[in-house]
Amino acid sequence: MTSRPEAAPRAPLSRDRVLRAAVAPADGTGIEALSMRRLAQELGVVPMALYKHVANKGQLLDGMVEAVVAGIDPPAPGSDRQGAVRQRILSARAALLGHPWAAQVIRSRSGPTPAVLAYLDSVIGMFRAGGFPVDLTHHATHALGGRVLGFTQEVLDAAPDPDPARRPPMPPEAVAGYPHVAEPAGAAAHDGDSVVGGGCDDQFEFEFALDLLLDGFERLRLRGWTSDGRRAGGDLIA
Amino acid sequence: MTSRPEAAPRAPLSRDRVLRAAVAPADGTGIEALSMRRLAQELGVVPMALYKHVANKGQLLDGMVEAVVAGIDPPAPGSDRQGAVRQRILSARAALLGHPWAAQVIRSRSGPTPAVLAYLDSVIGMFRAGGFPVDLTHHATHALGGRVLGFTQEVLDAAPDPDPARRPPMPPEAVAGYPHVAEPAGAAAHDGDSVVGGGCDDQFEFEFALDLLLDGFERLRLRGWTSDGRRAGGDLIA
DNA sequence: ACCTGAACACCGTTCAAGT
DNA sequence: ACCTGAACACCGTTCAAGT
Repeated sequence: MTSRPEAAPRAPLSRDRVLRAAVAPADGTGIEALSMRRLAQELGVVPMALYKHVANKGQLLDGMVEAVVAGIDPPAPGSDRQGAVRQRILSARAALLGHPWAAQVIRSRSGPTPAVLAYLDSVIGMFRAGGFPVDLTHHATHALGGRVLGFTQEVLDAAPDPDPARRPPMPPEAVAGYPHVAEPAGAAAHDGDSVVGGGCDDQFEFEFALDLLLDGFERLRLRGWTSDGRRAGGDLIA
Repeated sequence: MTSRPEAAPRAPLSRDRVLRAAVAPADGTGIEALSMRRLAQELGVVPMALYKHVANKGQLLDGMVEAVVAGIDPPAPGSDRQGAVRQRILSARAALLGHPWAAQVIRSRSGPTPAVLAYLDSVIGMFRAGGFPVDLTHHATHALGGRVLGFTQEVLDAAPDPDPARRPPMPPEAVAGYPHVAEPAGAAAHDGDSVVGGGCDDQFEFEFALDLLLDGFERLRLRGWTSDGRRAGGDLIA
């Protein structure tokens, strides 16, 4: 027996290896069980060693999100515009379904990661390319809310999380390079006191989505819709 | 100078006083800054004293949620059915707007508190009373998602949170006394492998809301809608 | 120059000891 | 019987000391 205790193969510990080692237990036991110390132990390493590859726990979480978001399919080339958006959003949902922590982490971080921004920009671009004006596209994106990223947060579901909520206005330079995200900043800046993000009237966005949904429900009710026919939109309504 | 250091008036410390003392700093500095120890210190009390009034931190959070949800207005008596639902949901939003942590805490706890369940039951009941069949009401409630409780979680907002995500099926006796919540358990239980809650096909609910929204966007686009006209639903569409 | 152990300032909660 | 200090098993991160 040598002097090293029961040394594991000791791979050189890259940032990628750290991230992969973090995602696995988060999927299994949940993020709240993920700590720097535990992660280090799992890698057979002293906690401080992690700080060579991630600046702090926040950057670790960001890196984990990037890894998951990278799994969203690119836009399908040939389909119709609305179908393409639909397909993309369902792909995002599929990518996040195996990582229940991802949605919460995305919301918990103070700003979106580059991959998240790029994905958002791309979805918004699909609306624009489909002939949607800036104004409507902007409200539509807000109306989709969490759905754009592929998750719903139902109240009766058990999803975890603690934290405070500050809303720092989106710094304009953070959005450079994402033209579709930046576009409505000038075009659709409303007034009013409940302004968040880059100058959106959050109350208006809320009511926009609420009214669209309530209106859709009422239309379905009048037509005697039941879920046996499945799909709520499209051919059923148009 | 007496021997007691600078003793504050020393009120007898009830559960209510604990909850009120917890809500205030959560509104101000965020929940992540709220700890049992800090809360105790703020009350001029040893940490253990809190455990006489709340079993643990989880029950403290639940109690804080109950306090906030209690601020939602009761249903308005005379208005039309759709307007009443709309008004109620906007009241819930207003009640939660000053407590940015509430939405996250509600989602983070493993089950809804009685006040949350009662509110949900009441909103569902408003749909039923308005002539909506069980099936459509069920999907509508899911489609409203977080909106039912008055908050949206926009991706670009900075809302915080950590935690894992287990989805324990809704225990049937937990829903006794909330007839409208319990109703679809038998009526609208779908099949499929992505079943959550009390047997809902989460994928179907997701696509239901997604299609309603995409369809609404398309309809607005075809009519050349702009946000100058404000309200997206109602008279504009019907 | 590189790495890391010990330390700091925290947690939620238990539990035995003190009055 | 009541209350509570100390303690336990954790955190994320700093920092000085070791090689």
